[in-house]
Amino acid sequence: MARVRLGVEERREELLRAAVEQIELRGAAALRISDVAAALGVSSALVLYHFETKEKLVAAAFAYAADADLARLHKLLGRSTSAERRLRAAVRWYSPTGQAKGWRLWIEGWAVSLREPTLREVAGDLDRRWRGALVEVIAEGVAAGEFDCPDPKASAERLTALLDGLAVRMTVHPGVLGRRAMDAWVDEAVVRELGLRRGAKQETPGRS
Amino acid sequence: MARVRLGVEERREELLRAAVEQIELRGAAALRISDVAAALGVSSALVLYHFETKEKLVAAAFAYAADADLARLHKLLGRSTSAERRLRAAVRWYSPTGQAKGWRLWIEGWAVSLREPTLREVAGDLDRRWRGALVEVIAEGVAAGEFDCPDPKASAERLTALLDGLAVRMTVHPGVLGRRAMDAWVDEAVVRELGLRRGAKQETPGRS
DNA sequence: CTCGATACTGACTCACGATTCAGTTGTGGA
DNA sequence: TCCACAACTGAATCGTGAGTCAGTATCGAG
Repeated sequence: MARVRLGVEERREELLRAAVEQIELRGAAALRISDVAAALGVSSALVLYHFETKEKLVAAAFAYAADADLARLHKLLGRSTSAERRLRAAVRWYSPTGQAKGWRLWIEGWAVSLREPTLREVAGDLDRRWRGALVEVIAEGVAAGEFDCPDPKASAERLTALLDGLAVRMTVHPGVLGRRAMDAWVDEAVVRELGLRRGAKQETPGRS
Repeated sequence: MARVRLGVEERREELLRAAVEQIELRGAAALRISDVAAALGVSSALVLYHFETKEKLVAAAFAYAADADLARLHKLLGRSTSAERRLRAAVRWYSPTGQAKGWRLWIEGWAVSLREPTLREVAGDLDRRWRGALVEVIAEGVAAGEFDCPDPKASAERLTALLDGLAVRMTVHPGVLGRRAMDAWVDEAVVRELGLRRGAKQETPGRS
């Protein structure tokens, strides 16, 4: 097997990617070291060579995924356009209708966080940073006169909660909610929270 | 052990209750038959005598919990008061600030549902019935002229999503969100979705 | 070229936890 | 009172998968 010898970093990343994939597929508890190894055509022992323990592997995998998500987010928020455009891009990505393949992983992550403090830390951090970034764009939008939002922190919180809730439903029970409706609702919430005037592209039910 | 011989139903219920407890404690994957048995002071073999398989036990446990939740809900909604009062009681109970000890279980349940069709069925059913019941009260309220809500189904959907999202945060990262704020937000959403006039008890930020 | 560090492997060990089974005992009906 | 059955147990079995270990092969530095 494994004709190629890799540097520690490369191998670790490969392994983490494979681990994330397996966790999405089978769940963190049912993760088998041998599956991760097999996915890359290497020996199980190699996995343990890089991560001493299955637990450590899982923790590292979640942390890796969190970092990736955060990086992606900052890329979206870093562009130089209006705060609204950036905010919407971020929301669209976070939305379960956007190709956020990550949702399975984070639902799994929540469950694990319920009893593994390490993971709770990771998940909490991701959460915190996410919301922090949101708050920041909103604040920028307010400063630029784009938004009318008295409490960016609260708005971010409510928006995130709504998105999380919808995402769970979309992910766990796919096909029950139409993307059409979902997108409209999210848009509606964004408009409401940011005090935007313009109606959505979709025919948003005209609640004041 | 087990001085007492019980009828099938009694024993099954005891076992299911214990199983639910263990799942909340350790998670569905880490559930050990022997723990469930030990919790009741009976032999592991007995557990398998009533539920042939660990999987079946877990499935039954979730179904049992779902039934209990539904029963509770119907009790709340069955009272004879205004639709608003009943609706609020239900929401208060479902809210993570209410003593919904069940949230850990259902977060776990979502994760398991990601790959066990049986459980997805159970969870989906609970979800469906929950929302159905909500829609019903809302419709009643509309009929009685209490609410102004053009689309009860959509309102129920949005409300549930918000509650789910908040609940996850409260449950996974306890102490991050103040109940005070949470309750205010939920109230705000209820008022908005149902077209109620009266402001919340809390000082709801005055978005129109 | 060659040596030491480092990536990597195959073949264990080992514990654990689900499931099985051959009984044992309590119970309700005749 | 006795029996048949249902509830229940203790002691196996048995598969599985994490973690260990004694190497092997490759690479870069000198």
